[in-house]
Amino acid sequence: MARPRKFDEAEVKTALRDVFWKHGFDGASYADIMDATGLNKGSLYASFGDKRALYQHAIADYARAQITPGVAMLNDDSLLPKDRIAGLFNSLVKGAETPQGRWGCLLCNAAIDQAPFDEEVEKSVTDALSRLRKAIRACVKNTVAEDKAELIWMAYFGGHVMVKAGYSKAVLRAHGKQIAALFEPKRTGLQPY
Amino acid sequence: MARPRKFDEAEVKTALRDVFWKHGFDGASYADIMDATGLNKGSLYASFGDKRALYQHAIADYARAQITPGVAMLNDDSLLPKDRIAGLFNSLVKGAETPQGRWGCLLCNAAIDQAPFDEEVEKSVTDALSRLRKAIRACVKNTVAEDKAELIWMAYFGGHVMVKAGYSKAVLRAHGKQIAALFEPKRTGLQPY
DNA sequence: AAAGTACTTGACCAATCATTCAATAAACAT
DNA sequence: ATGTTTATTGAATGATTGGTCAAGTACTTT
Repeated sequence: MARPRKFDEAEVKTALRDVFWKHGFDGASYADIMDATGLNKGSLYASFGDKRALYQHAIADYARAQITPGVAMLNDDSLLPKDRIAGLFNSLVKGAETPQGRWGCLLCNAAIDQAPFDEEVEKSVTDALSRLRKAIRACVKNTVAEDKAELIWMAYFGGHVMVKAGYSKAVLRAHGKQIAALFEPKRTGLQPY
Repeated sequence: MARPRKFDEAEVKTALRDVFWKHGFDGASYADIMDATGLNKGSLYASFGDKRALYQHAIADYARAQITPGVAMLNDDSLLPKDRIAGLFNSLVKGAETPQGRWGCLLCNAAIDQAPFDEEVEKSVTDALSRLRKAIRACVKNTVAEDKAELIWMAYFGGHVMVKAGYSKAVLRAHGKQIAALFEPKRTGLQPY
């Protein structure tokens, strides 16, 4: 044995997640990363690898902390499907009120500015997004909204775009209400098509 | 009068739009910009201002070339509302087949990597997004989908995220079908909620 | 033709970027 | 204690960043 690490690995990964979540890959400099993690460049390289590797750790931590709980909620059959879906969108609105308010969704952010240029990022992102997609499909299965799973999925990530664009919580809430209405009986007296 | 400009302003703006569309703000270096426009740094600064100003020109050109036609189609009352909405999503799938396939939507991209840090970008982006939102609301008004306008709007931009994430056209087409189904009579025999 | 004006060019700048590495420090095994 | 191993540090690296500017060029007006 030899000298042990001075830092807590989980804490550092969380710090990495936050700094990339907030600033994006290009936007996060080593100055930011060192500040956020409390680690020196050399330690970061020795422990985790180069900047792209740090980014992958950030994505993994985001999936662990944000996507996995979301999937669990969508699978929680002690709740009505419509309430699980509503919970997903409530978490979006709630997130907009936290200090991370304008950070959006790290997976969306990564999809947009890194996935087209980095196959490994693309894989990590689509894997995590697809887990949520699958959970939504399973959740709405056999409900009146079962043919709208894709729509709900897309709208969820569209909502994250709107958060980053700066739309108010009021707009997001209106959005959530329309999602909830997918489970309600159809209104009559209006023309189809 | 004095020496006239050697370049065509519209062409340069289109080139600016494309280079920022493809690479993002941080991702586009002056080397890329000079290459795309054929202009020298000095000329760019003299004619348009600094990099942020170039980016604003790019956003404006994108809105002119992509959003305005989309809004016009949504307002075209020679088509059924459902077909106008379908057209919007078809353009998304079609876009994924062009050379700009993985470029996504410049407004989404700007929303995610610049809007939170630049008020002027935020304003340009929300203005353009809101024009589309308003057009969608007007389009579905008095149809059976009128209470789903927000949803359609969010899903449209969510779709652009999926394009960037690398999802196939097949997934996007499934998405478009579910949008179209919003205008169909509701299926029976499934449980609400 | 001469003068004036605006555009274009490419060298130049300081700052910042991600990355490397030799030196130092700290822990365990003997 | 001593030696071995690993973690940490901070200075140095070369490349690249966005931005500036004086010099040269091309056009119009007189």
